[in-house]
Amino acid sequence: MLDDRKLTILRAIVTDYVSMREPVGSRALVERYHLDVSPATVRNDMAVLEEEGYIMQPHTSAGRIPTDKGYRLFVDRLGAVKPLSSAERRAIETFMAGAVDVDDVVRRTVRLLAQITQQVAIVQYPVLSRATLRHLEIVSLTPERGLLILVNSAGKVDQHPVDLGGASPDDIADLRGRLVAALVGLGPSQAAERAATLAEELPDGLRPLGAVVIAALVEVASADPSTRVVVGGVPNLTRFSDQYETTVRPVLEALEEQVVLLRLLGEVAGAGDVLVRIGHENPYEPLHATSVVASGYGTSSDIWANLGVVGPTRMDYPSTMAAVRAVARYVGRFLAEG
Amino acid sequence: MLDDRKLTILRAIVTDYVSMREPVGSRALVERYHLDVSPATVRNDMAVLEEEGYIMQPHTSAGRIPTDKGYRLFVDRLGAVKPLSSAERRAIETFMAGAVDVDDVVRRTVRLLAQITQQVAIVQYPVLSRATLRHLEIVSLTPERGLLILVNSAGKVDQHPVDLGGASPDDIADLRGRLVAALVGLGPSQAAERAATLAEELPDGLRPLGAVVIAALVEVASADPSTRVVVGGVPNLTRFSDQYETTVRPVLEALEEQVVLLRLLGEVAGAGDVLVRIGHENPYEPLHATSVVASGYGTSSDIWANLGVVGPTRMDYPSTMAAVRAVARYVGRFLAEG
DNA sequence: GACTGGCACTCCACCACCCAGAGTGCCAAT
DNA sequence: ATTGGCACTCTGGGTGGTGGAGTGCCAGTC
Repeated sequence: MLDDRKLTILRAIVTDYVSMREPVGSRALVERYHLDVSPATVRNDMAVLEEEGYIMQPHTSAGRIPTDKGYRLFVDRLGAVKPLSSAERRAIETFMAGAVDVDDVVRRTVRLLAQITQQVAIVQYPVLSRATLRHLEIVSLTPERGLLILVNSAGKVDQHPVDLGGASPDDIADLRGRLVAALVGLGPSQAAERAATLAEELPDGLRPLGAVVIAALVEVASADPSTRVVVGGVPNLTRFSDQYETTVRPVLEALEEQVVLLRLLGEVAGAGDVLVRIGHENPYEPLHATSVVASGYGTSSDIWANLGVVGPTRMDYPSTMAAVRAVARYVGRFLAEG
Repeated sequence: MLDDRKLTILRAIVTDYVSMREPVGSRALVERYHLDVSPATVRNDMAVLEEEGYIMQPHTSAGRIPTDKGYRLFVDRLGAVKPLSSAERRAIETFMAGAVDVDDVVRRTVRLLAQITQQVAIVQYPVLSRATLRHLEIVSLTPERGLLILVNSAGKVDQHPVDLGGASPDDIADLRGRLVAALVGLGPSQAAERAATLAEELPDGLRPLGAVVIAALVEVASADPSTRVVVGGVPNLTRFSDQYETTVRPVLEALEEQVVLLRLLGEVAGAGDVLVRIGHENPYEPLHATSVVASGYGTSSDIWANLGVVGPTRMDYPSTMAAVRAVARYVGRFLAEG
């Protein structure tokens, strides 16, 4: 159905349209891409490509632009992977060097990704599924108000306010001791489970306090950190001010909705696999004129989350995909080394 | 120089231009604002106002629009304070109810402010200057890597990674004991000071470890939390897509620069005082077509930071100022109650 | 049968032009 | 001081014409 030349033509159309930002006609095509055929031949092929739904004309006497289906074919079969420039490699190194904690890593990653791709970047907080509880503390601020503090083996510190109800320091210390003995070394879900049973084993005197603290603990332990998402590079949207209604506005709106962002990144297969969602393939309707390039990051299933970028469907897929993949790999390794 | 009628006319021009978004002419003015004079009279007055630099014409034969100087006079002397609607009052209550910690308060505040004003909102993290150190912990994750954790009386938890260098648990506990004894109850600056002297009093065996931990401690204690800033309501920029180059793009760019944001909010006089910076009054040149409405928030000098909104100079100052003030007060009280 | 040159056709982008309408400034009259 | 009248200016929208880019189709060639 689609012979080599037609594919070459489609590739040229995508490439040209992405860089020139204008519908591309048959003459320009043969000139700029050294096709050794006449414009008429190209026109015939374009007619077929259009019939098959890979390209379209904005209006009768204009050149062609790729459809979502055209981009899809390009991404799947035609895009040569563009290796990162050495400047980009260096950027990755410099950006990440000296990150102190997970927050910092995420912040730097999002800036990095935005800078390299010149798009809007989105990074999900990593899930530390293999991390275990390392330390547990109950700090009283006033006789009434206290703070439950949990530290896991990956160095993540969680906190949750608790109502101490005027409990005595001894009781608090007692409860803490029991919790530490029972829970340290457990993963989040086991810890939550074990804590629940522990609540019933407490002596009567500790019951009310225990209930409050354990409720807080369960809440913290079962909160999924990957529901947190950080965004950067929003000013890059400026480059698409010609597509205000179709790109800028919808992206801005999507960015304030954590849920939408998570759905956009979601369902990434595995680390190294870059997922591309083009136009209508997006699960979120207002973004049907934009594409998402995302990837999982992490190491050996220990740390896991997604990151990616959003931009107009008319984007440089090979470069963007290469950048997303490179950053995902680097961050994964970086987190693994601690 | 400017009699009552001229001021009334200026007020009418500002009001009308803000709501209609179009230059306003003499006829429309007398009709819509029941001025009991003829358009010709209004024209004469407008000529004076223009001469004085309060209004201008985009071109001959267009109506007048206010200049920055005109808005300034309006804000200083003409704007009647618009009380919040009951819906807005309720919004404030509902939004803030159930905030669990400082992070949460800040997040909710920024959303609230963005929602009420329909502008881009900026909230600085509160400085807890009177807060004292309540708890200090050194948690070891691996023999090499550890975490210094500080909790202050306001319930803020700080963390900083430390290089344990394989120190023994006993040494760590010993060091911790000394630090707790010396520092708990002190404010951040005192704690940093005291810790520095303590470093020199340590027995030789604890010296290396002590140096590392105290360095981390000083860094955390002297970090100014108010340098952190949270932004919300970015999609509201969508309402000004007609002023893409002058408003949308510069604001987007400013939003990614923490430093710029801090300068924008900076120099607020005191709680309750709402600061308005109009157009060229802004210290950041690209935002010379936008205005900033900001206020300090906090209580009795204990908690202190700024919040505000950014929007086009053509904004509803009375409402915006009322909203910013109300939110600042409410959040201040809310934080005070804990 | 695949490719090509030629040709008629279509449609957009651009320009010039005109005109109504809104708004002004000025002036003489009240 | 205020006003009605008037001549003037400028914008914005609508109209019509034109050049050019690009197409589809067809008959001819290799």
